[in-house]
Amino acid sequence: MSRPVRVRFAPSPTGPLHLGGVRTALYNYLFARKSGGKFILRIEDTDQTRFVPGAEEYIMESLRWAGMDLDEGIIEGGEFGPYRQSDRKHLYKKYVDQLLESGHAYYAFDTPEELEEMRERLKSQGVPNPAYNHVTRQYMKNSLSLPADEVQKRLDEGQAYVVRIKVPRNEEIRFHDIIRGWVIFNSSQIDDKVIFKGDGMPTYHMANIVDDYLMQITHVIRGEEWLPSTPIHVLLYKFLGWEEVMPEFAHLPLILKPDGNGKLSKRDGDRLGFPVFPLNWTNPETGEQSLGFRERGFLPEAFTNMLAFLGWNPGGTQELFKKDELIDAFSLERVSKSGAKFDFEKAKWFNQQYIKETSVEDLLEALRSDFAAAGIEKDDEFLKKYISLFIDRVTFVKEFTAAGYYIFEKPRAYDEAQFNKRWSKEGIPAAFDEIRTQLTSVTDWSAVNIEAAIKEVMHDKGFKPGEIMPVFRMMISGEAGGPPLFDLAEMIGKEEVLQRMADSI
RNA sequence: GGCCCGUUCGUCUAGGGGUAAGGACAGGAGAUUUUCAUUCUUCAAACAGGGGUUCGAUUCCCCUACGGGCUACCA
Repeated sequence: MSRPVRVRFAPSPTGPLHLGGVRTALYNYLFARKSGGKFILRIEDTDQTRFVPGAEEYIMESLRWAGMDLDEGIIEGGEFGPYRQSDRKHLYKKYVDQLLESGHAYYAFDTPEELEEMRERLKSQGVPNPAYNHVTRQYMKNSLSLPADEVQKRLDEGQAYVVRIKVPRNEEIRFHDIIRGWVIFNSSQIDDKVIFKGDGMPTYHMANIVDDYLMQITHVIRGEEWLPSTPIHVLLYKFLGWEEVMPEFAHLPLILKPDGNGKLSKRDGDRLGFPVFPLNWTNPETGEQSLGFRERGFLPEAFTNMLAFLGWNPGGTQELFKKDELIDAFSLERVSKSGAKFDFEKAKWFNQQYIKETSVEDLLEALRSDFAAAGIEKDDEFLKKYISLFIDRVTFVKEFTAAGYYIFEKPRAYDEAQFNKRWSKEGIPAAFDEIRTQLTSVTDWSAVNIEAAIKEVMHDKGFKPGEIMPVFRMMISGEAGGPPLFDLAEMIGKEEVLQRMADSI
């Protein structure tokens, strides 16, 4: 039985998307496009207490920026909507009731205090893992332990309740994971999870299964943190009679801290100085700002290429993959099982590679606002030449304007020590006097003519390039390194070059 | 603690019963360049440990160690 592929990215709008979340979305997207299926965004906001304003928009904007176009979603619509779980609230009760009627779920009236007390008591008795399960449920207040009329009375009185799944005792639950193979759990280790909360909302487990069923999802591609709750989901599919359309599972490895142990977190980014979110994010409560990959200067294609390779590899030695190539090469079977430590240096390398492959025209368009912000007003030809001079020297787009700032304004600093050391050499000041007069008489101010003028003096006076050029470079740019000198001089302009030479003596 | 998942150079990884264990990032050296960057050449760098199975294990199995995840009326 083969159904058309439908996958979903199902984040909770509790804050900005982190790297792992974006990668989960990316693998879903790649898989959908590769198999000609649909890529769906479903917002899982069943926990109303964790709602964060702006998070939903942030998620969608992130996907858009990274080039993951949606087939169905809260903006795009689709025939399986609505795509926000809070808007689907009315859909879930029916299935909860079905479970209740078939005896696979039950009402539980225990208060948080009673639950806490149970756990504490068990713990003090040496029970390693206190849980609401097939043994403890006998002693708690629920429709399995209470007489039927008592249960009815509580319900009629409108007493608060939750619905729990009745997990069978000592049953082997096995499921196939595309990445990990067969995974086996024993039901005795699983507790009677709440599937329907006191506030009338389903929990993740219930909503997720119902929606995946209703939306005809064929593959569940999600983070490894969901692996332990998958047996609950398998049980739910079985109890609801949906086994034959249960999706296939693929649990992705986690993205880890570059140093030390554990999952990559926002703290690591702050501490080590790199973004962990795709876009800038401002915490609406604290006003705290977080840097995004976009704002850090990453090209979306470089970002997705880098991210795709964090935990996946097509097998060859090629690492630079355009979006279409990524789609073509992608397969879940080649996703690795172990977590990957995030390496910002490698991420930078990817970006640099993509900058080098971007045309000067495209770069110019991307940089227009940067140039404007820096107060740089030059014609396109000039700007394109500038970009081509620095394209091999930057790793981020936003570094362009600062990289050669001295072309547009006077150098802000000189390396005096370096300069004086070279300047003090016998005959150098005299040579530069000559160079200045030569340069003054250059009428057609072009790189080749500047070069000819300087080289003439250099040869006449018997100096080597290494004695003249660095001095000239420092005079006009203030720096010891940079793009080809004569092109630089041409761009800075005759008058300004002569002025800077005079100033620096 | 319990359950589940994992473990190849510092990092991301390829490979797979017999290999010189390959590539990339980062690092070292060199070439090119006035310089920086780029580019090129080159060096160093790994199968967690112990048992099996086998003629032969890095590869298959088991154990240990280590790492990670989960263990809520959160997702």
